[in-house]
Amino acid sequence: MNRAFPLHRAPVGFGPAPAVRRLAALHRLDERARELLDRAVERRRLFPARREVVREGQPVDGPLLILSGWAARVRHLHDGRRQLLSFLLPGDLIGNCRQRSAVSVSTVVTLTEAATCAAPPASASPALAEAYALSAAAEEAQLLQQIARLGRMSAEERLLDLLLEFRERLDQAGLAAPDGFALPLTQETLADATGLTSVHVNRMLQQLRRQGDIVLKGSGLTLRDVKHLCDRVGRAVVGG
Amino acid sequence: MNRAFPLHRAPVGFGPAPAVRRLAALHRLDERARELLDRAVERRRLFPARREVVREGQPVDGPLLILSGWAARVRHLHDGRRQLLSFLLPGDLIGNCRQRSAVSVSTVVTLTEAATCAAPPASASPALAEAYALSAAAEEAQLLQQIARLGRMSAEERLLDLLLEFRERLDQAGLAAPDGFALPLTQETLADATGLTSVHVNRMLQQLRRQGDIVLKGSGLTLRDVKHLCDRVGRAVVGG
DNA sequence: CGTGCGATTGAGTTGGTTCAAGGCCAGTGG
DNA sequence: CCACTGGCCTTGAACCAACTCAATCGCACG
Repeated sequence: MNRAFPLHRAPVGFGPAPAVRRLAALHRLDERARELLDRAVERRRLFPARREVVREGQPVDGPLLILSGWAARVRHLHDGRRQLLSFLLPGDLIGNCRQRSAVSVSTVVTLTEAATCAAPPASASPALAEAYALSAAAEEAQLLQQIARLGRMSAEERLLDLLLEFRERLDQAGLAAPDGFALPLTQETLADATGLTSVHVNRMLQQLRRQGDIVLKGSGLTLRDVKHLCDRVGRAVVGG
Repeated sequence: MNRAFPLHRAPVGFGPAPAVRRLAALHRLDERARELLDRAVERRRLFPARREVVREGQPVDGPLLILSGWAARVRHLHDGRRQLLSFLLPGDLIGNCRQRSAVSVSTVVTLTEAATCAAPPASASPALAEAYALSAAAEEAQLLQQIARLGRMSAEERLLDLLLEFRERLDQAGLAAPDGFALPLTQETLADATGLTSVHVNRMLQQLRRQGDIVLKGSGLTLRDVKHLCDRVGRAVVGG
């Protein structure tokens, strides 16, 4: 599973860490903000894949920042069914926006091995505060899109739309090429995110491949015509 | 359509306005907070049913408070499919939590005739600020639940869970009896919320009636055994 | 007495699931 | 060096929950 140079941790061009890059993409970060981040990043905490980072209903002492790897907010139904609520990528915050509530509203699990650190307090930098606010807004937009996906899209559309969301978000962190990125998820995980079965995810991915919409090589995903694919699911073409 | 005394606007026991009652249910409101609300409520604005209150991408000048009636956040897909993202009931806020973004992230439409007013600024009262924060947290929890519903529940479960959410929320505003409430929605609207077709919503409601789970008389809904129904969908039993 | 919206019903279809059996491959231990 | 194991991906066949299409009913309203 560990290759010498995991694709999903390899910045396309080197430069600031992906998490910093993503926050800077949301709002211009001044020296102070970057310094705070650099300092916070030193106290990183590593998690193996499939580990719970925070559990629903448990107290949390402050927002966390994802530095590397993929994680997800997840909800479990009483009978074992599982639904991924949203994905957390480098530069995303866990437990942003709910200021005083000391309790997590959802469980967060890592999907790959991942690193986090405590997010520097917004109060220490206006630029950072602004980036956090925009991050919270983006997160809400993603939740709304997830609802529209699950409620009204076909299986093929759900997958396409989700992949396009990944591209857009990874691009902010400098983790995507214009037409592709590393997708270190199992089909089972994609199924839990799209409300499908892994069997059907498999068939839909095959269909997308046959149609020439995507190319999958190992964990490397290429989108063959981003603009056209965005049109197909009614999504704004962004970045890349 | 207008009866002399619409059920959904009739407080079960009289007292403070439903919106105030709901905010007070979230956090104890002091005199100052109540006074601010009373003053804001005087400048109410009325909307007929099926009217857009704010449109996605349009500027908004500040958060609104729902005083009466039902509204919903909605998303339209490019080909006309429609998905309700969340419901807005008396005491709910529109455009809370996204402090500086002057642009709405989703369209809001009234489902019944409804009244709103500008929400008094949180900065004017700590108690109010706290209530707003808890309202935002509740709203997020509802979005997450909506995702779980659409992704992993059967048609029957989706409807039951949604009805139980309505009961819990209307109860906070004093608009629900322990076992029922007025449900002024068309089956088409329920379909847009649950990701189903109106035909199937109809059949599922009939099934719930046949099973003795619910009673529907006009717009009056009775839930026959709330505790048991909550268990069936894995939902915490609250209020009532 | 129409008119129109919403609820209801029936019959046929289909998108997605379920169940079950391989296949592929990286890691492990002999 | 190879056999064995465990994840994950892939495939086939049968099934079913939910959809589509289309007609009818009921009722409030003008």
